[in-house]
Amino acid sequence: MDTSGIIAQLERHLSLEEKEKLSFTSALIAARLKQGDFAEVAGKITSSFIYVNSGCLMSYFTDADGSDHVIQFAVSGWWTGDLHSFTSAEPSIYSTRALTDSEVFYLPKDDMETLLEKFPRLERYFRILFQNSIVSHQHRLIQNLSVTADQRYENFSKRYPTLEQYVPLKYIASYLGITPEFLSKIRRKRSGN
Amino acid sequence: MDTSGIIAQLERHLSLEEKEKLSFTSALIAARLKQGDFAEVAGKITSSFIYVNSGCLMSYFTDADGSDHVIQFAVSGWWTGDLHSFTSAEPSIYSTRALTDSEVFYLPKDDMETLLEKFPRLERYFRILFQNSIVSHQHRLIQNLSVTADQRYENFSKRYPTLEQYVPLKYIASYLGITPEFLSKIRRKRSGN
DNA sequence: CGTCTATTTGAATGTACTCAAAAGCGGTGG
DNA sequence: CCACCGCTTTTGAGTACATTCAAATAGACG
Repeated sequence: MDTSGIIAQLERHLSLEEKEKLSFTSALIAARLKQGDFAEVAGKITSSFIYVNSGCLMSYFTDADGSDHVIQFAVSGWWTGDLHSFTSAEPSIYSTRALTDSEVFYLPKDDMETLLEKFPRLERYFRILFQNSIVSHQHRLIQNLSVTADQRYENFSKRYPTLEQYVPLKYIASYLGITPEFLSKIRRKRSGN
Repeated sequence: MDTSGIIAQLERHLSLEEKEKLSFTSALIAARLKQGDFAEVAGKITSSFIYVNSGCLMSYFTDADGSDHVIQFAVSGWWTGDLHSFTSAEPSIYSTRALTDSEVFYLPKDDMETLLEKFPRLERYFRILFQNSIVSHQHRLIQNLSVTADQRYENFSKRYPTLEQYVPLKYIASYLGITPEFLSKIRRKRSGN
């Protein structure tokens, strides 16, 4: 599978020598997922960080009542996976599955650690990646704390206009922290006026 | 001001040479804050990342209606500051102020970048710091999405038992995403039964 | 002691949820 | 090509969790 995308991604924040590129790409495990396939399953320990090369995945967790809650949509160029399980080696509380046919690269934890020890400069890439991720998480937190579901949906539509085309509404509702029924009512108001 | 705490913090994830320690600590700007003092003010560009050496700060943002929303409490050993403003050099939407008399170190952005270029191994510390921070953010997100205010308060009390001793309840309410009035009612139920 | 802010209380209200059912939509097989 | 199946989305009525507003009480600080 083509690794040029992920290397280009790395080089947005870092210039790499051939040796580093080679070490990096040779650690990756390519996989093709069909719509609905699991990239990782809740209950198991997350042993890899996951890069989305094409397509779209979502991570969600299932609460005590059996309701799913979408943590993240990950499209082409994004990383995903349960960092808590990855870090602590405790069983994951998230599942990650493909919303469309997708290509992903798994970066196994052991290989990632070896890479980072061998090429400390690679730390920079993940530092920046995580730094940006915190900004996104805080943005979402603020949205949930300070605006109504109505506005959150509007903001979501503007921010990720393409997602709505292939993500079922019930998952968008979950991401926004509301029920599918209520999202439906919001949409009715919005279009029907 | 004593830099042994922050160095010990760094060395939990990384072994440092004297030269690195010295460069790091000499970039820090120490400050003592009194209760209520601002460490950073919304509207200005965040030019430093902030380490809490002692005491407790909180970051919050003020929405269009004038309501405050607590993003984070930062106690001794934590970093805080608006990473979005820090990264993008856009005006901050957060203010950060001292909840108790506190000692902080400012790490100016320029110095941080110079440090990271000079000593790429330092990237590792911030990579791990941010990685853990994402886990916390996701945990909080999940809490907000899946449990009632009642349970969120109980979980918060267990997780941060000391904070309640000196953080006004209205800020805890804000952090939990509820009104002070409602938190009061939760507390009445809990104690009075 | 007085002032200022934080917390508590209560009543009325609103936003979003639950439950149940109907309608829409896409795929599959006869 | 139509009929059927499973899943998603929509609708509506009743309900619950949490908010708003107003006022009383409690605490902290000079």
